[in-house]
Amino acid sequence: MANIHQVAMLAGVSVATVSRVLNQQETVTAKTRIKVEEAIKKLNYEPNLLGRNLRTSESRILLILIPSISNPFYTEIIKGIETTALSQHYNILLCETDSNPERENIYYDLVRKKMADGIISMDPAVNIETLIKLAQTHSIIQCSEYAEDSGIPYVTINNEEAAYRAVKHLVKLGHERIAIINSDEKFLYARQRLAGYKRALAEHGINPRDSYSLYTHQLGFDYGKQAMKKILKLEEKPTAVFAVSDLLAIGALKEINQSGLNVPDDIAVVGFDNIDFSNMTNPTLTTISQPMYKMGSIAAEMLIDKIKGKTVESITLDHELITRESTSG
Amino acid sequence: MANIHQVAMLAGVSVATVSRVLNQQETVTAKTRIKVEEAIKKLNYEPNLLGRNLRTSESRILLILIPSISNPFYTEIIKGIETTALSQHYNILLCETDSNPERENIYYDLVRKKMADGIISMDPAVNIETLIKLAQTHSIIQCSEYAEDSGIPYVTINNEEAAYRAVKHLVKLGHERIAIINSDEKFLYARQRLAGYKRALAEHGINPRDSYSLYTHQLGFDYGKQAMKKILKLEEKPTAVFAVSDLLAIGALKEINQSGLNVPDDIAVVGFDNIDFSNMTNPTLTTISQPMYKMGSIAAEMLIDKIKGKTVESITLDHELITRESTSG
DNA sequence: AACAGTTATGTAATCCATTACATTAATACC
DNA sequence: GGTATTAATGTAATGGATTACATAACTGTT
Repeated sequence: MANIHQVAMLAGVSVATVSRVLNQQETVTAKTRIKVEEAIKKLNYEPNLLGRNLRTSESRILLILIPSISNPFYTEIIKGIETTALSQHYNILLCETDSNPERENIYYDLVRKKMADGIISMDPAVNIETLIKLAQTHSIIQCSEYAEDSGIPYVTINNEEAAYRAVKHLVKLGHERIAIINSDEKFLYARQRLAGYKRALAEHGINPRDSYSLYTHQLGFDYGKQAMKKILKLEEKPTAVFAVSDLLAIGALKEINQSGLNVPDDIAVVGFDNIDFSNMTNPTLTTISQPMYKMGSIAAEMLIDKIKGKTVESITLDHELITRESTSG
Repeated sequence: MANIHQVAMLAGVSVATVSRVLNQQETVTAKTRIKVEEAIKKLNYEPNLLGRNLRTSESRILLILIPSISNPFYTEIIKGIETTALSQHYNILLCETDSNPERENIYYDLVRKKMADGIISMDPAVNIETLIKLAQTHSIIQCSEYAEDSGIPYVTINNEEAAYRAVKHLVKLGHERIAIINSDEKFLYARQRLAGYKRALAEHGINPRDSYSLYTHQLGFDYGKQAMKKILKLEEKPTAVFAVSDLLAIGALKEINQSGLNVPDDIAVVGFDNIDFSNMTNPTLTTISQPMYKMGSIAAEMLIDKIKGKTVESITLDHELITRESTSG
């Protein structure tokens, strides 16, 4: 495999000139450029990025930390990240952390060791102290889940308000016994969405009952199903359920269906995220739409700006309530 | 940020010795090693991978080409790839090609330019000539979709046999009017699955009807829905549908449900892949289970072996018929 | 103590491209 | 034509590690 020296030799110029041609600098004569380009073609030369990146101290690789690639919520964000990254000549290295600190550390090392230029973290279970420390020396953005006052810029939505709207929608439909399937309260979004849920209830003089607050370990389908199973065992069942993720909601939906009850007639269901599948279920799912693609795209832009040394501000994006069959008759 | 020279200086040794400590070579005295390790700690030194990789001519990055990250079939494979890659100190760079040759080329350049050590391609729409040419100089494995006699090693399942079993299952249940929702016949897997479908019919003396063969552009939900819409307009509707992907099947399911018909009583449905969602639908989906995680894991192993210069053989993995509600009453 | 044989450490080349600075060539102007 | 500018090209240092080969420091033996 040819290197820049051989190209220079064949073209009868110096390596500097070849490099200039490679980097589209304007100070090269047309005829010199042509000579060089011919040599490049003849030798089938491809510049070695390891050499270039070593010299310029960049890798043009962005690290994406997600807890699980199985959740379509994240894959949609990734699409946004990738498209934006690509347009600025960055590539994305995918890291499914499984919320496992060891795995996370392997990936942190990549940025410490200059193999990645920055990180977009979407893992709610991330060890935030480690992340904050790393952020002092490297470029990091949080996406979706974030830590307040950590100094790490983030892009997210207003979770409290979104949950408020979702639950308010149920209240308006006449529901008073509304359960929530939440995830672990150690996560900020879980606390925020719970707050929104409670605010909507309070506003209409409904007292939240403890038995209507369910917590799951993860956001998956099975967890939603299990939670719903518990709910269905209650003496006085709720007439509506708000789940903090579509996967949970779809699990709940399935459990309700299997128990012979009907959605939305017996129990209405609202989800959160608006993943593609929320429109494929039977019945389709009412949910809060997060601008996932945009979130990813903005996160990528923020990160690239940060890498370039600009100061970046955190952003809160709009959400939207999508009304579908699971709440309307 | 410190480099190996500064560490050597502080420890009072040469860079070679530091490098030896870094790479766990046994020829270093205990006391020298300790001196070096202390210097490393004191300076907070992290070896620069760009430097190392330039020297050793490797990047320890594997490229994963998938058509769409939205299809859970691929994300499950990716899990297998990532876990195996990680265990061998490789990282994965994710490339959603959207079956767009331009995008694909951007990523090919990464391996041409030494920023990636090899490629696992899962894109059925890949330009196979380009891939074959690239495979002459670089390590490439195909996963799931492949090209016969291309010389590129692959890991896949027996598509013909799998489709045969799926359709045979329907025949055994008494169905005679069985439609197939296939994807474009330019894909090998589409031709193979069609062949399996036809073989199962032929074996029971059923003549395939043209009106029962539908083709879609992509494997998504909407495409399945559209195809099913056409099927439902037929004079003589089929009593069963075999879709070559779960997403298509779920789309079909939705369309049948919406039309007021019942699955499986009016029309039975069989999918292909066994993605997680196939068990979340209502009714749950009978499908062919592909060993996605294992496929990914093996593909990664094959690729790493190939990178190391070993010769690798193509592998065909087992599949399984998963019977669920969409075919049984 | 002297020498051979090991073992540990050091020196310097190498991987490949970028770029500050030096030099040469080309153009402008009197 | 000769000098002053400007534009094009070249030289060589640089980024940070690895490693073949050279050398120094031991260990063991007589």
